[in-house]
Amino acid sequence: MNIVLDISPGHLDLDTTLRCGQVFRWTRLGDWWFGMLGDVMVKMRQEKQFLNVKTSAAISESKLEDYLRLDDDLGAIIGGLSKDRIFRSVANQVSGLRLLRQDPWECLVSYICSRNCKIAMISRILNNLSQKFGKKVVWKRSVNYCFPEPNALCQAELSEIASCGLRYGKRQAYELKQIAKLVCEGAIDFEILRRMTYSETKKILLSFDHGVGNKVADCVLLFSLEKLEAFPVDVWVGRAVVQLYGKFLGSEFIQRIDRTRHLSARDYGILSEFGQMHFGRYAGYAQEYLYHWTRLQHNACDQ
DNA sequence: ATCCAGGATATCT
DNA sequence: AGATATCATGGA
Repeated sequence: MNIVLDISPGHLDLDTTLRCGQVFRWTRLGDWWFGMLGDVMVKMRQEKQFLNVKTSAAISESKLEDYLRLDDDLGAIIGGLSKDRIFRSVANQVSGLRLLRQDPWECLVSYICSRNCKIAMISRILNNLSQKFGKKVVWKRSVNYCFPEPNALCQAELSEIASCGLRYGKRQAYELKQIAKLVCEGAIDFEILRRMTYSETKKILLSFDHGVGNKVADCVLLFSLEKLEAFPVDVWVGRAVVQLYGKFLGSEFIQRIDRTRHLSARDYGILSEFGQMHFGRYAGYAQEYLYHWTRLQHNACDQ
């Protein structure tokens, strides 16, 4: 199947959007990006304001627009955030980065696996999990794997899950299995979570108690549960906020952050709430721009 | 060899 | 509450 989407000029940079580290299972081969949307293999490439998409099976155009969040008016969102002149200089160096509307189950698993890992390693883990537990899809000369269904992880042995290269071995495999079980039992219903407020949903995510802390919860909220006011803070975002907005945070805070390797719960809260207060309902977009910008500064995007 | 990466959690004081 | 130890991969 063949689809061509007409994007407003400057409102999509596909390379940046797929490579910036919000999502982990797209790979670029030649001019084309390959990935999976559900059980459909998708390849796409951008030619200026046109997005050329080919799929292994029928897929609705609206599904694609939904995934790319084309309902977000990027110009208006970034324009609004750029009333802050510090952010404006960041946005001038990162154009066409869009948040994606990810599948919540895949997003939750992805970020549980992400802790203390580099992006390349997260991709490797998720591809291993998919290859081992996901459905194989063959399309012309390409082979890819669906993301594992919750049921597949429910039934798996811990050692099998851990063998996919998880950073924390069987302990993390256990976390994934427990989360999968909650989804299978219906104790986690993403459609309900999607409709609740940020703080209600976050409280529930944190109550799972299986590898979901502040950072993982905020990523899932932002990238898959429609909470654009979420402001996840990792090492990079922490650095960016301290560097650019340190004057708002106080010198004793800056000194404390400087000395510690990992963010304490308290300092996570201070940074994340600063982001939410300062940037408002599109704080999540601001966060992603800051994240990508500071990684560009440090030449970390190709790692 | 040492350091670091989209951290969470149990166990101290 | 807040600091600390543990979990234990793989690339630079």
